[in-house]
Amino acid sequence: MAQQEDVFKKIVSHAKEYGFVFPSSEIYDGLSAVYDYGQNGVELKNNIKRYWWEAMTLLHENIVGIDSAIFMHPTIWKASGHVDAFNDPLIDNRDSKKRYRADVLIEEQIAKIDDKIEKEVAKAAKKFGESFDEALYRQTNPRVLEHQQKRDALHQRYSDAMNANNLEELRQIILDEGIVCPISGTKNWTEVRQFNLMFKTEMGSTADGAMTVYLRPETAQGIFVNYLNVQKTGRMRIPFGIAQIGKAFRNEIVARQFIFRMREFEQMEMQFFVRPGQEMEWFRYWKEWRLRWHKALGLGDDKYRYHDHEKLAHYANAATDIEFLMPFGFKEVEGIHSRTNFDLSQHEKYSGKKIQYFDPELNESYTPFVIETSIGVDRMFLSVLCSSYEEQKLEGGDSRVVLHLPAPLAPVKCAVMPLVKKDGLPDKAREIVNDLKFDFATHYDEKDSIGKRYRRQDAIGTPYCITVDHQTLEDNTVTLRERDSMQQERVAIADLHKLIHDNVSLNSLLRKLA
RNA sequence: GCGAAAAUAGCUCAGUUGGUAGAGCACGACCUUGCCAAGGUCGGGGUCGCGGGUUCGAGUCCCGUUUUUCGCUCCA
Repeated sequence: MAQQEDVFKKIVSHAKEYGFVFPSSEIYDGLSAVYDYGQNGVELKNNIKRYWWEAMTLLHENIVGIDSAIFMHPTIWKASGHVDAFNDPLIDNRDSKKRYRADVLIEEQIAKIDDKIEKEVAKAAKKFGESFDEALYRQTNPRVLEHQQKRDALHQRYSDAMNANNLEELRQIILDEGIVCPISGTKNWTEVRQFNLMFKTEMGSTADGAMTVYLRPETAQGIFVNYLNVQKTGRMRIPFGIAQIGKAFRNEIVARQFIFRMREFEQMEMQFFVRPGQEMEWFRYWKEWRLRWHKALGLGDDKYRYHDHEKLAHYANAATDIEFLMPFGFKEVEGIHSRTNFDLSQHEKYSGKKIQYFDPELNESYTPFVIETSIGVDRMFLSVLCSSYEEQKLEGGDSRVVLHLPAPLAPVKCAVMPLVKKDGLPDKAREIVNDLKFDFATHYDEKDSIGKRYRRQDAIGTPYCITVDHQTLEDNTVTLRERDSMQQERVAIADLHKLIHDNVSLNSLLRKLA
């Protein structure tokens, strides 16, 4: 594990050194958990997005895309549950240094009292030969009554505090109840603090006319609130999907592990609208199809696994993650959720607009159910980077760092280099670049020895190097070097385009999914 | 956010008990070689994370702060 974390550090350094990922605002000491993509990173990232977009929208005729705004009406976040769910009151124990949710601590205390009541009632039931419910109904045991009163009072006090968002009161309850930290066993608690995971800002320039708006914490809601627009103007028939790629923002308490958890991140989400009752069937379909999309990249089938959720979010009735083996363990890259009709129903309720679909086959209207596939672009980027990185020992004691990027994702597809910087070889090489550059991201490099130039291209994952030598001037052939095998073959300049295209185009990847 | 550790050139690091910065690699120019990095010459680049304090004098000691890494929590 320590070794793997070592590798991870090297990958982070490599990402910076070769222009993939830079810490944000670095010359001002950086900004925590925010990163910028560099000249090679942006290309890799764009290629990942294009692979997803085309796989979803081109290969499925019933999926269309949108690009919704980051700002949305604030009520959307009430309807979606984010205003409530993303507001956790947290408290720390000073001795164990552990952090807890204050509401959970109190709820556990209430559950403990319930346990006591249950035990007393069960005892009474046994004694009088009654059923449990009968004994509970009679409430003869004064101890049971006492516990019940205590529980009800506590529950009332807790609810009031939560509704009033009274953090001091929550802390007081914890102190009054004598709740101790399960680890340290002490009552040495800090203040209760609220952590709002949504970024807030104001819309409208004058103070009195300003409205509090949020930076979206997920892109999904932009799809839900456009459901009617797309369904009607696109004449979409269920089942159909809406895809979107875009930035989302979460004010994470702890954001770490490089680009794995950032405060500003990018999602690729698709919401698939289905007939109620058919959601499990489609859930299974997307669960399987999305994994195929990942595996087609060839990063290694054994690096993926499903993780089914036992504890479900408030909106879901089934959920699974696709996890990828990062240097720091299996981590979630994509989530597939069956969101029921929760979101659309909520928006019906809060907006007062009817969001329904008339199904001509059933001759009836209903609120569609939704299967969501949601993948983090940055996590995808990280998984591609980590699994591609290799420090390779070569014959003769040499070594090289090579990124075995899937060729269609590589930032640079080919590099053209004159073997020497004289005898007209640079001119010939330029000629080739000027032809290839219309179709491929092409580099030209004439500095340093040829071997050094190969290594530079290996380090950014360029699949092909084309070398112009003296023979080129005689017969218009060049050597084509393949990144992973380092093998070279002599090919005609006229054949270059096809040879490269066959291996670096996105098509070659998409066809695996057909 | 809480605790621990770290911060010196683009990178990896030296810097003796406090005496006003150095190496290798990388980078640029020129020469040389010419199919798998690390030949020669010359050159650019650092107010030692930032701000205070102690001192005649701070990269070095003290305090604060920022960022990063590792644990706790959450998630795409």
